[in-house]
Order: sequence, then structure tokens, then C-alpha cells
Amino acid sequence: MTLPSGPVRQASEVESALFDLVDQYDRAYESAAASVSLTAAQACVLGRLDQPCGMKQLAADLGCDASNITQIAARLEILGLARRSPDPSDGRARALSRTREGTKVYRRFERAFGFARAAVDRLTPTEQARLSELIRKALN
Amino acid sequence: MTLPSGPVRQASEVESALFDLVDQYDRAYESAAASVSLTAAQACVLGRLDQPCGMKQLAADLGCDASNITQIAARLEILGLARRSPDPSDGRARALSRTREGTKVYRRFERAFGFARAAVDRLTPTEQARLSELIRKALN
DNA sequence: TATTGTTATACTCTATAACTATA
DNA sequence: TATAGTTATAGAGTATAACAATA
Repeated sequence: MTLPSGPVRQASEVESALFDLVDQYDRAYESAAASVSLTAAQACVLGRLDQPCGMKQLAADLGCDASNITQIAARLEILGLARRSPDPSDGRARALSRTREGTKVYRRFERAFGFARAAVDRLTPTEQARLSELIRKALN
Repeated sequence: MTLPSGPVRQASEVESALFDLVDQYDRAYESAAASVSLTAAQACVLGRLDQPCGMKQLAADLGCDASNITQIAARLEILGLARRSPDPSDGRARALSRTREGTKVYRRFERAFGFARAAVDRLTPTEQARLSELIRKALN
């Protein structure tokens, strides 16, 4: 006979707070991206192009397969927001960079996002420093 | 003539901490789900079934379209992890609930996840309370 | 007529495997 | 032979629109 598995684990108050924070952050990110007609992944890649960046590096940063970056880069290129340029020092490599339009759109995304800034603005400077400290310690 | 758009906004230290927290949380969630052969969305739905729940309610909770829930529920059903039952009081409605196997798998997911608990365990009880308080204030 | 849920469809993200070109 | 990137393909999440059954 099989015993019932029982209820799932009960989260503590801090864990719930962390969950709510992450949940709201993710939703705000997605929503801000949609507001400028980007997907979250596209906004994420676009945001990493302050400097031109190789495909392999982007894949490593985002923790996904390189073939994935190829597709996202291709779409950003079609949208006129990014451009792939040959690497003079390595014929295999290509660097992805933002176009001027891409930077404009990304800045519109940032203004639409605002989640982190708004959250932080509800805290005093001392509280902000303390929050930062606690998060860093928790992340180890 | 068009002026350059200029650099994107520079995030503050707290904002960076928030970003890192969310990023690590999301990756750990995804990875834990994969470790029990679930997608993040499937784990998310499964985790909300401590009580049977209607499709519409699930869609509202997850902030997505109801047709989306239909698909995820169908897959969870095929996997034997959840079940859709008719609602006796409303012939249109169906309630999704975890099977015993679904609860077992979800508990394995929780053990694999552990991110929030591990993070929280690096803090003293006083620090945990303070973190919780600051997050709640920041989320308003 | 409004609501719950489903189906059909299309787009995107994602990974794997096979491939091209270069190192 | 190894590496950077691409292509082909397939599974899954997502939304919209049209639909069935019920309220």
C-alpha cells in the first residue's frame, strides 16, 4: 500500500518575499519588453550590447545554446536593432552590436521597465545599502 | 542630422543586486524543473495545486491566457502528474488537481530547487527578518 | 448574452545534431 | 582536429481568434 505523499513544503516568510520579488520583477520585465514590441529574450540580448559581443560570449552570458543566439540575433537584425559584423582577427567570429535605432529602443525599454528603480526608490539610502548587503550575503 | 543616442542607463549597486538575485533565482528554478523532467511552466502550475484549481483561476494567477493553461494541463495529464475533473456545480468548469505521482514529483522538484532556502540559510534570523521587511517595503 | 474551457494557428524560445568555414 | 557560428528540426510556451457547452 502506498502512503499519501503529504503536503508540499511550507515556505518561510522570507522565502515568500523572495518569490514575490522575483515574480514581480519578471512580469515587469516581460511587460516592458512587450511595450516596445520586444520579447524578453530580445530585450535581454539588446541590453548586453553596450559593447559589441561575440555569439559564443552571449550564449555563455545568457546560459543558453549558441544556436539560440543566432536566431535572436537574426530577428534583431531584421528589426534593424542590431547588426552582425565580421571579426577582422578571426574569420569564423562575428560580433553583434546595437544599431542607433537599437539603442533608442533599448532606452525606451529601460524607461518602461523601471521596476528596480521604483522598488529601490521606496527605500531610504541607508535601507538600500542594507538591502544590497543582505542580498549579496544571501547569494554568497 | 541625428545625434548619437548615447549610452544606456547605469544601474545602481542595489539594482545590480536585485538583478543578480532574480537571475540566479530564475536559473535555479529552471534547472531544478529540468532535473525532474519538467519545464518551468509545468513546475509552476504543479506547485499551485495544493488545492484543485480551475483553469481560469490558474491563468489569472500565472498572468497568461487560459488557452495556455489548457495545453500545460494536458501535458501534465499525459505525464500522469495532474488530472482534470468536472466541476459538479458548474458544467463548464473543470478543476485541475495533482495526482499522487504529481505530488511526489513536485516534492522532488522542491528539494532540487532549494535556492531560496539556501540563500536564506546564509543569513541569521535577524537578517532574514530585516531582508523580508525591506523587500516588502520595496514592493510596496 | 456571458462565461469556461478547448481547438486551431502562428510566432518565439529552446536544445540537439549536423554542417560550413576558419583556426 | 578544434572552434565559431549557422541551419534544420522538434518540443514547448505564449497569444489571438473562433468555437462548444453551459450558465
